[in-house]
Amino acid sequence: MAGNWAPVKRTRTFEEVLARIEQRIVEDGLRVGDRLPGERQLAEQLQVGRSSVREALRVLETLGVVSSSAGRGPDAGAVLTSRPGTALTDLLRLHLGLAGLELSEIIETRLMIERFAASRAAALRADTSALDLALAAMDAARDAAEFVEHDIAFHCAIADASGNRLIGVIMRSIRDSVRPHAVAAVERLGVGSARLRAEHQLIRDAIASGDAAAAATAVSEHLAHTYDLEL
Amino acid sequence: MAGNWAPVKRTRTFEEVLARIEQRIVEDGLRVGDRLPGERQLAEQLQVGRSSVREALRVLETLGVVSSSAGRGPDAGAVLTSRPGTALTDLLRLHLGLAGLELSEIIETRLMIERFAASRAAALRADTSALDLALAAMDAARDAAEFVEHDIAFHCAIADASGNRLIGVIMRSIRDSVRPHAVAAVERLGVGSARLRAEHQLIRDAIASGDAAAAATAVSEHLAHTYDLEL
DNA sequence: ACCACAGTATGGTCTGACCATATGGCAGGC
DNA sequence: GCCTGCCATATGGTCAGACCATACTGTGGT
Repeated sequence: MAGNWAPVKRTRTFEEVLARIEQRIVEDGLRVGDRLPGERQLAEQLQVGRSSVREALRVLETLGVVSSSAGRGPDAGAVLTSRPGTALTDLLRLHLGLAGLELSEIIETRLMIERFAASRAAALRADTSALDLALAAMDAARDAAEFVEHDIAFHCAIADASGNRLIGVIMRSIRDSVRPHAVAAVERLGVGSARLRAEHQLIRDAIASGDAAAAATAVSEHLAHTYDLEL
Repeated sequence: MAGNWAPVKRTRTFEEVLARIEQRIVEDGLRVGDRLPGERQLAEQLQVGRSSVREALRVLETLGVVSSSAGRGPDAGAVLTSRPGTALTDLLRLHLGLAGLELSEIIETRLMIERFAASRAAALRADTSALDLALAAMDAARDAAEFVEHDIAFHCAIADASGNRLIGVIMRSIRDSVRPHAVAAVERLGVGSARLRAEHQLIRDAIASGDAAAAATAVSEHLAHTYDLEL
């Protein structure tokens, strides 16, 4: 008996295709908006079946790297895009549904992100017009679902104001994946809740005044109240 | 001319299959380790072609929800898993390579996460044996690649010690996706860098002593030094 | 100029076949 | 009785070809 043998790597065809496409994207310096060769052409070039090419493209589409559409124009076919958000949303939703993750872990992660984002936004003296718009829309909302729409916009605007796009992407995905829980929370508190309104205003004012510590504190208290958890 | 028409939603067959499979998983209360029907059986039940079923399963596999393997046993076929990490790693790597995200944004996000995780680990008085093991392995490393392996283990152990699995998943994915940059940074600083060693020890000791503030500070200084950025 | 229609390139889907792999079970030898 | 080796079978992996739906492109008629 010799030593440990490395397990035989069985590489599926579509994985090889995936690597070749990725390699080609990097080598050719393709950018968002550029178009990949057609499925039939790729299959012929790589000497594989069209279905293998399709599965590779499906993976890239799932990861938000390409977007496919039929037709004939220059925008048809597989076009390079950059939509990490949709993939991340599906990722969280599925792994939340399959009991792999607890809701409390996602909420805690959101708290971490939003404290950071609010602090950074305050430190940067970020523009608060997007926040004010969302606040006004929340005031006008007639039901919980509509309220939550603008609540998500409010909190994502804070994440965007951090100046870090990855933070914004993660925040949007988290909010989209826990949307039903947010609606339930708002229905429990009441759509016109004065306390909710005051907490949002407090966060907005802290950012506008450039007080990073106050912004972080306001976010913590808002989330603790909304989801009924201790810090 | 009437008002705005909602665009016709062209739902591709495999997306419908995807929804049905997800619905079935939830309704049947399937858990990790359970097996889905075979591709041919699913195709017949849903009255679609096998290729549509395959594309749906490919999406689920990409998102780390199922794992497919051939053969005949009870573990063959599409089995439910929970590996959000691989999907997240691919997601970050591709969107980093395709110029959608800047490295600095990922590093900043890592700083946010690791400050949080170290603080929480210290507050929880987490066990530091995994950290000590990684430290010893780093001391014994002979080259930068080997060093980075254990460096990743060290920092992921901190994330795990936060008690939040999502934090651990995100940390692993970030570290895996920026591994080449970490190797370059270690080569620049030197594998046997005393300063690197001291910074790691400082983080470990702060967590062991339960000093959350000191742990966060130590993490910040470590990352600022490693990646040569200002806080 | 403009418009209508045929041509065509493209993704989306289905079918059937075959290959590769891994298990289950049976037959034969010890 | 037990082990060994081979065959049957179930499953994913791949390919080829066909057809459909879609959306642009060019052409010819008005």
